[in-house]
Amino acid sequence: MQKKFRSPCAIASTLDVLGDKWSLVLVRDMLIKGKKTFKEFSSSPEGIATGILASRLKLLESYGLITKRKLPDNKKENIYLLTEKGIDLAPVIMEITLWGDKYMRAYNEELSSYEALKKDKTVAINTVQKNYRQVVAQIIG
Amino acid sequence: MQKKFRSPCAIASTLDVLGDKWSLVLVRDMLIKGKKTFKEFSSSPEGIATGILASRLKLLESYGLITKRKLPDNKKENIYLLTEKGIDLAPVIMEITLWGDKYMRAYNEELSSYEALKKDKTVAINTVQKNYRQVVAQIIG
DNA sequence: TTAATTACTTTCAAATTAGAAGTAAAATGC
DNA sequence: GCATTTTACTTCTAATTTGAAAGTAATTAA
Repeated sequence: MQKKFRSPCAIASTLDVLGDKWSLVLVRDMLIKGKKTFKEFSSSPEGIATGILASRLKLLESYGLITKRKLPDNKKENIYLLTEKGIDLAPVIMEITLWGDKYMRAYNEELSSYEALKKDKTVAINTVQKNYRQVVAQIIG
Repeated sequence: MQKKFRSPCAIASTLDVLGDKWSLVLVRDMLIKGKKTFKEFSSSPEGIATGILASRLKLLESYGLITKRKLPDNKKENIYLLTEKGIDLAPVIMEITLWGDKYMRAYNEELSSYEALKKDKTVAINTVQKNYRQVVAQIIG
């Protein structure tokens, strides 16, 4: 499961793990959209195949970015939650969002906009992280 | 060449273009390491295959992140330079570097560290961008 | 003027992805 | 309490992408 790293570079090593089209979309689903279950991730507009989803969740779990658990009153659903390591990707997600908002609209006219984020980046990042931690606290107590 | 977008999400759309193991490594090579030629990119420690390199350079050029030109005194070498759009990826690169520096060392002990960046993120980003613009100005006048 | 360099392209095997279908356990409906 | 649906997968296969190596054409260096 664990991969080899191409070099001693922090960027390259991070991309060795997260450098694909899906991993950060899943982090976005959790952090921004509050998604928690396989079903919810499956239903994202991007349309991830279930096989890829299962393998990405495993990868993220193996690197400690997410945890997988069941709630006492539901033996069927698995709940996937970001760890602090995962929550700490918020600045990366936000900078990608800002860059995309600024430059990708020329290619994808449908892009939605992110006014709050553009107004105050630091506040927006802190808010998203704080909100997510509250969601986690409510679920695992 | 131009791809389809999976959704109206800025993150997903950005990853539709840059979401792979190589594109941001090339941006790093240019922005941080001042690399400019096919040969220089080829010689990075990550060891990109020449076929992949050629296709990535084409992709980045097609999305206006880089330009390709020849200098008057050298008909052989192509010079690849980041545009403003590409230079604007500095915050993304820096956040990925910070995250990787903090969390990937557990998996890749060889990781080099980034003290200046950790001390003042904003200054580090501005410095890198300013330096790169100077390099560009010196080359294209 | 021969050799080396640069920037590729081509080729092919291996790995990854996408899409569809299948499965087992748990929950829901009647 | 039994059949149906739901959830979270796994499996399968085809298509795409990657990686490694070798080849090529134009330019530059010796």
